[in-house]
Amino acid sequence: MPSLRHRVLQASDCPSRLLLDELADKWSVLILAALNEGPLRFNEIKRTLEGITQKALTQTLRRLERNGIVARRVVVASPIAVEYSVTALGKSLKKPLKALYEWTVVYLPEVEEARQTFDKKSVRTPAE
Amino acid sequence: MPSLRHRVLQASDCPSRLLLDELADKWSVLILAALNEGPLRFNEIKRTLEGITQKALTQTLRRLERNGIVARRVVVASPIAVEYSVTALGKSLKKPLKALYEWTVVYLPEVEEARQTFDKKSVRTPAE
DNA sequence: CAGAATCCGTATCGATACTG
DNA sequence: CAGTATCGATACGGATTCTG
Repeated sequence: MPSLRHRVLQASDCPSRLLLDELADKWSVLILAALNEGPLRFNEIKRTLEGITQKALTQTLRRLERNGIVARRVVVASPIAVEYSVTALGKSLKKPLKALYEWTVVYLPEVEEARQTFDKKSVRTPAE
Repeated sequence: MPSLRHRVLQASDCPSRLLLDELADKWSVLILAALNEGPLRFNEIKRTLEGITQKALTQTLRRLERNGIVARRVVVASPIAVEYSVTALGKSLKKPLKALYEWTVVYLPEVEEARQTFDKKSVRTPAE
């Protein structure tokens, strides 16, 4: 009889786990931060993030939209304008995401110390 | 003059962001959950997670160890045994990680509803 | 048992070109 | 402006083999 601990989390097809993967990725957090203070248009987000490609931005926005985290609103004009904003659901995500981010800020010094200790143990020929 | 909002988060080379990426990935969360109730040996973790490959497990454990999240202890015996445990630093990470996970559990129904709405809008030829 | 090393297919990504 | 489509590089994951 297998000892089962944390059965829910274990399953790699656990819906919550899969959702976590879709929201905790690199750009999602940044986009949410950018939209935090108010709606932005596509290229405004792109300029704000500086480093994201148009492709990655489109993909991430689509995924966030699909999950109900951001809303997409087309402003009919010429040229066309598309405005993105954080939904109520998206706003509820802000607190836990922020908590996690703040952990990294607080504990980064400890982590960096651990890294130095670890890297020193890795023997390495100094000169090539 | 560029409007700068969230300057810290924006930079893709922000150390905290980079750390977040290393900790919020698929297997790290699962491994931490597995080690939550006590130390486990390499193959015990592997069996608990069921689905992870030896390569991925090794890589993830190394990264967690390097960041000071888990500790690796070699038990000299024959055959050799290696025990992994969560460090104090790693335990401090538990709360924010759990908060995030619980968000997904609570709001998953809303997310799934949003997905259905979104997917319905995607026009698609029914029969190929 | 706990890995290291290797091979290989694929998913992902950036850059580029094109469109309503 | 806000995308879509395409292509080549490459990073990544899985399966396999080997070892102290």
